[in-house]
Amino acid sequence: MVNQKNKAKSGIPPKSDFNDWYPFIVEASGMIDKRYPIKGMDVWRPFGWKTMKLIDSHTHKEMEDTNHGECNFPLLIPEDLLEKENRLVSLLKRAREQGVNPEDLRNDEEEAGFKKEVYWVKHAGENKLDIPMFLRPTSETAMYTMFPLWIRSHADLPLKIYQIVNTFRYETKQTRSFIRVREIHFFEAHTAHVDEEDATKQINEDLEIVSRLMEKFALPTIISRRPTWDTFPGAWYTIAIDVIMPNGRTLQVASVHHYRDQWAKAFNIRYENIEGGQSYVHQTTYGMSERLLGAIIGVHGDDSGLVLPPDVSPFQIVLIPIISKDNSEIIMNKINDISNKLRSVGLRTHLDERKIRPGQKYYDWELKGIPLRLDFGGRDLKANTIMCTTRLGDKEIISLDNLEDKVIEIIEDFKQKLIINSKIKNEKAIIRLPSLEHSSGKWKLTDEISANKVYWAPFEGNDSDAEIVEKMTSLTFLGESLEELSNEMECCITGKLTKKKVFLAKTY
RNA sequence: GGGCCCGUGGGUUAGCUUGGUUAUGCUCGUGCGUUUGGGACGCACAGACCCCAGUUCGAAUCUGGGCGGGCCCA
Repeated sequence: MVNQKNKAKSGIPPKSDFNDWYPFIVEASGMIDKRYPIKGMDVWRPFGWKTMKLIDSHTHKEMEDTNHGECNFPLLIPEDLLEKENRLVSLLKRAREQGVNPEDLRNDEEEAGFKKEVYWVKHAGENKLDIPMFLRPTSETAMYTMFPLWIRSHADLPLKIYQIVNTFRYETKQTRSFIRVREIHFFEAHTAHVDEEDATKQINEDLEIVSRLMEKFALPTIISRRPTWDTFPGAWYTIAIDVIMPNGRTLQVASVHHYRDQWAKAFNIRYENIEGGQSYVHQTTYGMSERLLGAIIGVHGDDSGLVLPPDVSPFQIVLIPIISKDNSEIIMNKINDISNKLRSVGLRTHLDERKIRPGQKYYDWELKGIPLRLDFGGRDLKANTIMCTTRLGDKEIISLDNLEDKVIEIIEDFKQKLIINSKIKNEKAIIRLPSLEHSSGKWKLTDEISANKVYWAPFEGNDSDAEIVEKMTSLTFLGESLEELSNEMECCITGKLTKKKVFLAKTY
């Protein structure tokens, strides 16, 4: 009863209604303000921006540790450069199309390349521009225009750069904060290598980086090689990293592309090799965005609000003074000391001095997902203790002696708990696809597809086989797992024995 | 691309069918006072009918258009 009343007051929809919960929570927690009058362009408020910056800080560190240089390319790209890219893409598409069964073809919508989904700048002041410019939807074109100027010999390779910038896509579909937006907070790493093998090593390094980052964010992932028909035509292959959201839809949070030398040929990126001849470079890219934040919110949050992993939470600890008329000064002095102590060991600590009742502060900080709350009042003052409550509901009274060590320990436990909880949820969410039967010329599922699951199946078929499965299940092929099945199994549609394992899901 | 729905203080919402007094409630905000170990209370204050045109003595309400937003299907 009390609970219901509280919920009514907070107005938070239950997380089981994820489609209501998510948009409410991102706004109520103070991450963003959706009221800016352009669809898909939200205002980042300080709390949300700080969280994103912390996510970025881990990316920056990984990049520095792996010898990528940070750079910053212009936002505007002249239209004539896009032509190069479009020619490449349509060329590759045609080649790809000829390599496969023509009747298996899909995706005829990309004829115009990026043209339809970019924002254009066609005027400057009073004048119409001779060559219009567009806002980057990604930076291949801008960067690969410069690469030939920077790469002369094998000694210049590998070239490894990255940037975290805003990119723009004119989305016509429904937008969702952090999940589908028109102004994207984008991370992109671009590398150039002497040969395919060296580029492949880069792909592996990228996957190691992904795995370290996801551990920091306590996000379990599905890593798969995207099906050919769903791969950006400029890429030789794409490895995608997906996270399962609570409604069972998967969210692609990162992708790694191996370009081979396809772009190099289009942009004429060559180097003088050891033998003195000219060779094309082999390239890779690695991309991520604020979808990481969307995934963190979706995976960890609960009915009371956000739950943030300590590595990305703007504050790891919030301190609440519990004062009464006669002890306010001494409590405030002591809690300031405690705050300084915690800060001095590098813990992001916030002292909540607002003149409102403690209960209201508890609700506020729960909504914001701060991992640890420490309450200090008259009782604690006498006992030399402090009340410690984690965002997962664990409470204990701890001593002020060795406070810093104990708090660090609790935060580490909290993080491990998040990792374990989300891993369990993830494992439960992935189940085997019901088997398929072929009778009287029609395919049929032996069991229903549930709305909030991700499926796996053994698969050894072609594009049109995949299309049959997709149509029948109304799921999308995420791709082929990088890990093989331990034993050969019958392909779900052709019946061939295979170790290939594919994932299928409803996607964002 | 096709279809459906909705625009009322910062948020949420009533009123619209059947046009008519000062546009309702909750929440948030401001001020004063009493409070402070899980959303305190009292009093006072502030704040809204998306835009344009039409019908009408009179429009939040009816009609048309625009803009904005949401949802479903391909």
